[in-house]
Amino acid sequence: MNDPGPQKRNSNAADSGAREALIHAAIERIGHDGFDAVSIRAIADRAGVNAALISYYFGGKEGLYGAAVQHIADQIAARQVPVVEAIEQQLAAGNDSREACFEALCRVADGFLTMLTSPESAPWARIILREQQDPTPHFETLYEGPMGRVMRLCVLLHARIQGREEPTIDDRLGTATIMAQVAFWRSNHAAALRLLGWESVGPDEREIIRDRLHDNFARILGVPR
Amino acid sequence: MNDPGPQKRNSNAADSGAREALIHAAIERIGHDGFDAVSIRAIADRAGVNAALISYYFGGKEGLYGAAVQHIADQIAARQVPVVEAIEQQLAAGNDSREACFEALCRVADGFLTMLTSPESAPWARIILREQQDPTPHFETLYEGPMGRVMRLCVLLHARIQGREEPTIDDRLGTATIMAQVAFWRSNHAAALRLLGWESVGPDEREIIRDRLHDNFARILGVPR
DNA sequence: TGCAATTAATTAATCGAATGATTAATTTGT
DNA sequence: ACAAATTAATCATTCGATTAATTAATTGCA
Repeated sequence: MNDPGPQKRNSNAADSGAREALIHAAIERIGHDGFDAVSIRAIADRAGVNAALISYYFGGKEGLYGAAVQHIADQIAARQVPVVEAIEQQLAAGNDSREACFEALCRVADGFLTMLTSPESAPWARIILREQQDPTPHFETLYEGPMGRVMRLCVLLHARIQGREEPTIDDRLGTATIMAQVAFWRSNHAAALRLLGWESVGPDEREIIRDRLHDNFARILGVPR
Repeated sequence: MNDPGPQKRNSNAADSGAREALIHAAIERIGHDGFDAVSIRAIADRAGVNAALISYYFGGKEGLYGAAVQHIADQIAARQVPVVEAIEQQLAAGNDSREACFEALCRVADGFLTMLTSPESAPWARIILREQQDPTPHFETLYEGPMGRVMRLCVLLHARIQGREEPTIDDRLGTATIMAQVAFWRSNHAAALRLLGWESVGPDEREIIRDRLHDNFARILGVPR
């Protein structure tokens, strides 16, 4: 937890050292097979380094997983925080009409849908959803980080759309049913593909989903289109 | 796959032999920790039998998992098939008005929500959702069994509600967004609890969710309430 | 019915392989 | 030269599976 680790010889951040390689390899392999199903040797092989470096840098397999989760949280934050802050400023500027809030909510949902279905971030999504279904102590890293902030913003937008100043339990419930329709395409991926008769969810399918979700959201929230 | 296994000495079905105990223990432990995270010794201890019986009865850990999945599929079928057949007969009898089909769709969704959130079937749900996110060959057992049948019925009901005779891609998409709002409470369990500020999803919370889902479904499908 | 013979069910002991972790030695960069 | 980074070798454990031995139930036959 508070292990500073060995001092970096090369403090160049853009450097692709063994540490970064291990984190990326861990995200890929753990995201694909799960924490318990992957050995540290498999991760080290993917990273192209010796397995002993996992203990050297992270104190063990657990520590590497924690660092991987932290890296995911940082990446999500780097992408979502600008969107979140833009919407927060928009609200602070008084631009909080039903239409504006609905459009903002759709923007957030689109970002999540893209993340959950794009191949590049698929390993992140797998790890996040595993943590949500069976939380480890690292769940806090994700939820108290970017996820929670995005969720709170969605609840706030939901309240504004419903004409409320302060969110109620109904707003949290509505937000859940909205985000549920986004998360479904990852958490129930195999069943979703079967149901739609798709091979995979590519850009074309993502657009079809997005259109339908926006339509659903408008109907649920009673926003005229 | 085609292993008949040793002949049962006691063919009494209600008997609680080692075989049944192992299947139940496997569902509990694998549902809780995942296939790779659980050892055959842990499963055998829970079942109160020797670990060697797993190979004796099922040919190994894989075989035990397959039997567990099959047992889950059977249990689901035993509960859902009556509901499905009742609705199919209702449709065959010409009772296929918008209101009747909507009510039937809600009934199916209620059954799924109860299964996904009730403690007794929680291990089933965990295994099912793991299979959907990371399918093994046993996914077929679940989807080509009761799950697929329920899903096809939901798509058909969706089509009827929309006034169509034959389901379109739009009906399948709509069914997905509807079932998504049910599955969410299990697949994103931890995040859902955080979002709602709940400790767990008990009967009271389930009723709150159900009311909201019915409301959403009616709005999405354009059914007056 | 009695009672060995036979088969099924269950167990303890053990196997080789793989696991996560550690150690000591070696390479690399400053 | 020194310290950080990296490696090969090895550690004790645990894994899934197998084996041989033991117990329990069923059958065949008198």
